[in-house]
Amino acid sequence: MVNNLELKRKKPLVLEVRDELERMILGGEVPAGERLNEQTLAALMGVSRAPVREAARSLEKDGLVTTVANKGVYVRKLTLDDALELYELRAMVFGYLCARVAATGDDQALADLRTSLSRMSEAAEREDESTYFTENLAFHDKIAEAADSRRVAELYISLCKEVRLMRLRVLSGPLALEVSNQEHEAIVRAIESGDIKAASRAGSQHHLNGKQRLLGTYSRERGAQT
Amino acid sequence: MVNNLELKRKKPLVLEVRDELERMILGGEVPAGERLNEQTLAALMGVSRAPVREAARSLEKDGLVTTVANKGVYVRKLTLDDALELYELRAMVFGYLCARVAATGDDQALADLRTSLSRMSEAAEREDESTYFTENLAFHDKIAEAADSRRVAELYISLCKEVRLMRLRVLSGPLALEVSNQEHEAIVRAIESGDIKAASRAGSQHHLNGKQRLLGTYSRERGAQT
DNA sequence: CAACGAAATAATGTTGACAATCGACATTTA
DNA sequence: TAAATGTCGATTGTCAACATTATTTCGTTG
Repeated sequence: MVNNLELKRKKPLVLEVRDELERMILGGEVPAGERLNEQTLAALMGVSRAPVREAARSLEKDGLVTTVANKGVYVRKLTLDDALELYELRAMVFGYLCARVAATGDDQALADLRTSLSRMSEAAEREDESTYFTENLAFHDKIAEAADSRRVAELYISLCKEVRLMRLRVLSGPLALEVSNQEHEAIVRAIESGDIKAASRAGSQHHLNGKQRLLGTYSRERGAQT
Repeated sequence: MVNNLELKRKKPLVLEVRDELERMILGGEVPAGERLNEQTLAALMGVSRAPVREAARSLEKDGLVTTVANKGVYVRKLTLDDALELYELRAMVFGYLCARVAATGDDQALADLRTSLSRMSEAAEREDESTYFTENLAFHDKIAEAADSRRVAELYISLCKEVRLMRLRVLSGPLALEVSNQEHEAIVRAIESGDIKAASRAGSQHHLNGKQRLLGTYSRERGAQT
């Protein structure tokens, strides 16, 4: 299927290509470790190699691919250790962001977070994992934005994408959604109360719990195999 | 066989350009906010625009420049708030790295850190700020490397470069060097003792103190102006 | 005289062509 | 046979030319 994206290009061409590649990678269309062939992709998208090159460099900025000189760019392959480190780093950064939101105390942002919470709660009740997944991303993005710290927010969003390279559904099953959203609730409560330390802790703990869930998934898989 | 032939110096062209641009920016040859003209730089270095473009994108990855679509790349200009946030983020990340080094307990790495310490101590006594500056960078790089966490180490080194955009010499005066190195000593001691929590605290505190020194510099400048 | 707008200018964005490089396979040689 | 070397194909790296976009200039108009 040739995706010709020259229908209407309001956005810069590089961004179109970038988003398409990101979608392909995070969506699992191209497996981890696979090399991204410049001219193949360029032909596939109906553009020249330069935008593809630049898009690949942009993806490298987010840690989704790694570039090897004179060989090409490869979809990053995460080891379990890599993933665990990412979870810890992300937990720290998210804690920082939550603390900042608690410190600023933007009412509008808090209201938005509340609506996100209720949407996720609905999705959890309906056991609608897909919607929950989307709303979950939006919730975290909102906190990153409300923290009013562009640099750190970018880092956090980047880390979240990076983690998704593992392509693991740690959020599966109705119980997991419920537990996850209770943690979100705790985060928002801490932020509302203006307790900076508590917000930091709640934010960190949320992703650290995710790390434990990841470990649980792995040990279960190992147990099933052996 | 150790092949010290000059042929090995043939680095990829884009890296040459990248390093040169980085040197110009961190060295202050091009002021913050200045636009980097692609063809001017290309002509200056005797290459075409493509490597310059790619080098600029690489610098964006480290936060040294910002790219505006259809306008160009600009040397990043840090506000005081930006810098303070960077200091906090860097403190967190460095704390994490120190904790990891303490957890792994690599003897060789510890020995290297000790030699770094003594070199800095000598430089401090001689009030040789230039040497201290260089050794200080090396010390922090060694910790980043010893933490055996490539992704986080890259982030940390990137953050250090980013901070240097401010072009502030917070490490000036013999007293500052002495104090700074005492903090280094505390970090190494915590790592040696294998106390993870203490190592994390010592590492974080080191950069948080740097943040306070930065604030002191600014208030002093303000006081002098008014 | 101010304000608007269109042409001129200069920069980035994009393209296709060419050169340099790497890995694989074939060939030679001890 | 096995190691070393030479050749070939494929891919990335680099280049100069062209297209598009933003800015500046300058003339026209109310």
